[in-house]
Amino acid sequence: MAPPTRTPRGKWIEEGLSALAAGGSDAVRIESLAQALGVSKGGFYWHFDDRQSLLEEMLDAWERTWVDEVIEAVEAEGGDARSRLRRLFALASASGGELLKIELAIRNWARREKAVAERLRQVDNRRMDYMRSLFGPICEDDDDVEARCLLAFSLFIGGHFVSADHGGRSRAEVLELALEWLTR
Amino acid sequence: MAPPTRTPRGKWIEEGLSALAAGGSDAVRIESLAQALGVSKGGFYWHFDDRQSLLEEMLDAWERTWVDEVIEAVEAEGGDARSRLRRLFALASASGGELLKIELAIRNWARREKAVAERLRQVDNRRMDYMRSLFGPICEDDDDVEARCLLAFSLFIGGHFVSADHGGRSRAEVLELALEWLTR
DNA sequence: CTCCATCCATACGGTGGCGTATAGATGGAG
DNA sequence: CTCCATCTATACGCCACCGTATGGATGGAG
Repeated sequence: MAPPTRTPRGKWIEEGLSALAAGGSDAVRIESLAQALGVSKGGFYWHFDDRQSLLEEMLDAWERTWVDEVIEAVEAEGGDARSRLRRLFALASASGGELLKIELAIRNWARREKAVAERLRQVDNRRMDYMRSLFGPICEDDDDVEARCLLAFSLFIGGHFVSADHGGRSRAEVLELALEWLTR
Repeated sequence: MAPPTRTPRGKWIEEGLSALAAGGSDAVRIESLAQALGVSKGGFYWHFDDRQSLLEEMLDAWERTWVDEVIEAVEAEGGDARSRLRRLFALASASGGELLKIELAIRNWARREKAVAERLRQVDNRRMDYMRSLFGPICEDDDDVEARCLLAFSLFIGGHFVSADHGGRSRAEVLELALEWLTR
């Protein structure tokens, strides 16, 4: 059973996420995915009902392999709040930035599609909860926790949408400074 | 001279920015702009060479009426750094969020188009300079200034890409808390 | 070898968008 | 009133993409 499929469901989803990363949700055209896979679109419609189905499954895949895995990876190594945060930042930017690009594309996508927005909200809430657990021990009160969590989250996300220079410093250096300041 | 034009250049640019705000750069389709203006696309190609020209002029318009005007408006009322920052945040979110949406769409656009990225970089640098002048007096050293500027900028931008809840608090309240904390 | 599930190629009709061409409409200058 | 600059409508050819239909390939099960 399960004979060796040529380009199975997963391949289309993978390629779709890649296109999403490169050009946003508007760029996942099923005919160009087919071309990228060296295949005609014939097989696509055997796996999926339509383009919409693919988009939804892409979100499923992202949600499954992203939030949990990253948090687990961060927790696995232990350390104090600051080093975990640093690890969280580093890990999220890994994989040659591919995962990060997907993330940013989804965030932008969510501004237009309600269903995407709802999914993102759930994911963000889980991440925020995790961050609260990191900031909790080093903050004075709940207001403090909430403010710093939002700042950290915004720094991580917004940093990639802000393209200013920093004099002699590199962006990474300033990010480190900001993180230092946040966890003081 | 300058006879009363029916739907002049500016109208197309305006409508273009509106489409940009609503659906991103991919959504500024010149035929739908024409429909929104109650006109056929015939006149468009009298004003502009092609779609690319419109996009460029949209960026021109945005740059002209945005950065300078906001900074001037913030400066006009005076006050200390914190109140100026608060005013900066408030003003940028005004106009029913239209200007903000344009801003976010352009930021996303810049991730794909090099020319847009370069323009945005110049704009962001000017804004950062302005922020440095606000944070300078209340910070200890240059590292401090740079970290807080990036945090503030990221908070402003990133906050709109982060869709988490904050328990009993509203986003505006947490934003206020974060701003308070940044200007301490 | 045969058969069937799985996957692929090709062709098709439809839609929407781009840019061009061409022929108006409209209103102020003279 | 006439003329010209300024705009507009319409029609066209082209291309990219969607989703469908139909007839293969291909390879393991029997």
